[in-house]
Amino acid sequence: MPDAEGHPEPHEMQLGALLAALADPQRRRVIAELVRAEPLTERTCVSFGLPVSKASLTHHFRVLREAGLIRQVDRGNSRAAQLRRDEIEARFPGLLALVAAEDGAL
Amino acid sequence: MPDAEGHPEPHEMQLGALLAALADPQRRRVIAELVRAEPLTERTCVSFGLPVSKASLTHHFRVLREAGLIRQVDRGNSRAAQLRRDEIEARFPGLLALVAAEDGAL
DNA sequence: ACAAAGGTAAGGATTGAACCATACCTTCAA
DNA sequence: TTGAAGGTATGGTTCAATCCTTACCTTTGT
Repeated sequence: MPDAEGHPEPHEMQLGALLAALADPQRRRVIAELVRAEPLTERTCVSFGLPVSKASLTHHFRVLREAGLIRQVDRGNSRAAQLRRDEIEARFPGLLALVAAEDGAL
Repeated sequence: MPDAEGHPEPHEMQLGALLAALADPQRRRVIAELVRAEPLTERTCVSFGLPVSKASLTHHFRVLREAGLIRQVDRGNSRAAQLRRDEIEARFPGLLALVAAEDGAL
């Protein structure tokens, strides 16, 4: 079962949920940036500069979190988003590479 | 530009469209069967036995076709669906393997 | 104590996906 | 030519995603 924040265990990750999460260009852009960044990079939601309201930000990051793509950890003042790189790569090898390889024409 | 039947050229294939097409479990099932089949296998829409009406079948196969996953060729009496395996693999390596590797719990 | 920053929740509008039933077209076979 | 099979188009419904505005909570810094 997913934990209280909605993070699924690796074996609970569903390919359909991952693909649905990555079908959205803005969410894909977030993941692409994290894949290209340093392995343990932590970013806040707003730091990606998506052209949507705060409420929509929450929605998009929840989709990413519940699909298992990112982990959101409490940092007191804010919540840091971190790519679950190794867990995803172990379960769905090559998926992140596809997103990272997409040209910047998002 | 896509041809008259809506088949995109390989360089026109959009990762977002492919992911959106594969986010649906029934469409993913079609692709998974084609990936596991012989390389040049041709199947009709109805041969997959999806539990939907004929109208919905047309819809699903159009999504697959316009994303670039399958090629539908006129066979007079019917239209044969064929996986565009090599073209997809060249442009998005590993994508088909992810779908094929999904366990049969669709 | 207070305001600002980061984030969430609730309410509501809009859009598109998915679905079905029905009707129609084309081709093959009887 | 008549019927069946495979597909498509049309019309209409239902449901979920996306988006916004507004309001609220928590933590940090003053």
